Amino acid sequence: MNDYLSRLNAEQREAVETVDGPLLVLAGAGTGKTRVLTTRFAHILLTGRAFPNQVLAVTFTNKAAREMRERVSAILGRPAEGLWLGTFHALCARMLRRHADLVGLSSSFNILDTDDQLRLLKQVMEAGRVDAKRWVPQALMAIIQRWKDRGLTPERVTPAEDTDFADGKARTLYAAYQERLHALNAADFGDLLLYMTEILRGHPDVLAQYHRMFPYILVDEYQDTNLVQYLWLRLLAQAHKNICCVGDDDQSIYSWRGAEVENILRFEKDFPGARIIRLERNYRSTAPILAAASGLIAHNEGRLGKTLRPGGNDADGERVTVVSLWDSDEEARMVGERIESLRRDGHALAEMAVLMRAGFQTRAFEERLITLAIPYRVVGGLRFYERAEIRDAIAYARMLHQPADDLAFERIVNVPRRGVGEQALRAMHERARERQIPLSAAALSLAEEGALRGKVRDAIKELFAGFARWRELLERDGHVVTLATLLDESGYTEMWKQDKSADAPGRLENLKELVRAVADFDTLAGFLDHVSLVMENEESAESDRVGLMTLHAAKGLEFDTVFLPGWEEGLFPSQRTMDESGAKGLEEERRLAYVGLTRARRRAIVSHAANRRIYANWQSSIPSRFIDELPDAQVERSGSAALQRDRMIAAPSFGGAGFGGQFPMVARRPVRTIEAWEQPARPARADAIPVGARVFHQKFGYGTVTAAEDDKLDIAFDKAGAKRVLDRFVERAK
DNA sequence: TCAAGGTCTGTTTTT
DNA sequence: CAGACCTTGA
Repeated sequence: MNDYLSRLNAEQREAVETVDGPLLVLAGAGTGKTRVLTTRFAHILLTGRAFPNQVLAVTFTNKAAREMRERVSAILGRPAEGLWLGTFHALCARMLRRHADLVGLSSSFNILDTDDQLRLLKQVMEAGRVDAKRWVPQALMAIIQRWKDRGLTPERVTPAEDTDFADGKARTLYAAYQERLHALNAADFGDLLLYMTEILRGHPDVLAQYHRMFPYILVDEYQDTNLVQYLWLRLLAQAHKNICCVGDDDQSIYSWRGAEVENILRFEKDFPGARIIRLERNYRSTAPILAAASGLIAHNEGRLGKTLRPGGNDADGERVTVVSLWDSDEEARMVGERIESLRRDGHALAEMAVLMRAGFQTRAFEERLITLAIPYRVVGGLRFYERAEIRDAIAYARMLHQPADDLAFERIVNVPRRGVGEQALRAMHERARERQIPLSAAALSLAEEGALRGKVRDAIKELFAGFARWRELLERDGHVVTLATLLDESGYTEMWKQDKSADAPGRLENLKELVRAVADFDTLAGFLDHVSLVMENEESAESDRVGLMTLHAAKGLEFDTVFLPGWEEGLFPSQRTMDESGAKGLEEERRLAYVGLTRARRRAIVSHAANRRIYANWQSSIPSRFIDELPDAQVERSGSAALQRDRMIAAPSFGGAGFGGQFPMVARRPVRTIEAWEQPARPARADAIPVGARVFHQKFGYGTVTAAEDDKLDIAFDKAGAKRVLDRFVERAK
């Protein structure tokens, strides 16, 4: 019966069973953090301490929330329903809908995403006569976000806080922005937390209500919380103090996004008598990998102190490999070859990943893997609801739901093209301001008065006739049918059908997927909430593919084999981070390296290249200091770094704007290695592909060759449209 | 209004 | 180099 407890080690069990009172669990990488959290959740329920809806469980990502829900259900042996389990934002949105009036919103408020925010800010800046060329709106957005991260409403921002943006106008602009949001009955992501915290601070009755509702609180990834999130949690936990936070200060890699590791240190102060339990037994990685990671992170100061120890399996395992290479091409080749050889030995591709510092680095590996015909998946990138077509479709849906949604109206009024340009839009804005009416109403009145010219007027009238029809349809046939009809009748689907670009078919697919997804919701409103807070990219089929992703995206994942390329000064640690955040920045970079290494179960291959192509030209770089910080005993170095160093010294060097101009630039074009000379750059192919041939490309699919020049082929792809690609990236189709 | 050409600028990302 | 963004000209 206590079966679920028997699967835990002593510390884990303690963390699960210490149910009452504040508890901080410092869980090192791979020490069973999620297991503790989910088991604890289930334990609280199974011991009858609380009903499922009395535990507030908070995560950062939807993925983590989903996972937790599944695992709790698994322990309970039945689907866990009625839980308050979700991201900070989703939970706050849910709460805020009940108290929206307390902050001057109606409960049907819209949640704006980054795109809407930015457009709104631009308008606010324009109205405030701030030159958008001198001061980029993005910078203001970042400032406002940081303020919100710290729980600062415009009134709480002191003049001293007001940075030098637009000569100290940021605070005023922030206030104006909030006013606009109110006028639109909208909140941005930051507002969800900011408002809820304000409400809990200012309304003891509401606070007391939540204290009764949630006798238990669980928090995942605590090291990533920012100040408002912390304040929100503290308010909610204040009465009963049954709060359990799980985190790892060594894996704090989001300070640039407002996260404050200090929240971990503060925990004991705010909750006197808090228990602290350390989970240090790692069940994921081999001893050498753990030792290497520990040795590296030991270079950081101000840690809470944790040492990962091998959990079960004995101390064997391959040492961490450090490979020195001449240039980035060689690095990509090395990684490709090793993946191939592991694959030959029967290792699954899905158990391998290439983790890098920045997104642009994926490209080199993508190209290499395409030539080797190794399937891969790029993790990250655009999320589903960030795609233009999805955002457009959602804007249409929002107009249906709330005709006064100015931002949605502005987005779709000329998509597809209706001839509504800058001028017409300006007239609408003017009218809307004059009469204090929504933009759409202004547009309609202008059209009816004939203030808009023929074509534009007809188009606007037709659009409104459409919306009238679709709203009727919504009443009668429900939201699924309506959305599909709307997309067709508005000409939106047609627009993409006419579009000849390569991604148009994919976009149409996405739109279909969207309509399918709407069917999962009872109401349009429910769907709209989901879409702005939760909707993610459905990962295509669980097929066997190598993962390519940033180190940030890799957090929380694990693989048998992990490749860590690009460990060079300037790139990793990133020069920019060090310039901006100094010693603190460097420590965060080191934690990122630690996160990377601890993703590996059995093998970690670190590499660096002496020369790398950045933008147009070649630059040389020296190995990352993190490589030197790996304990020698755990590391096997290969690729004759010494030789590389000699060459770098021998090469003519000149200063220049490199990575911050710090590093000696060596050869503009690297001297090729002997190995590279032996391999002709372009292997002459006897089987040159003739014009008219049917070919297959890993990324673009099937197509027909329309022209050939040297090794470049012009191909009309069936799905992806016309492209020019190198012949070695395609194979002839049978 | 819109397509074509020119300039600029290059982290990390969730909600 | 390559994508994003903006200005320009029709």
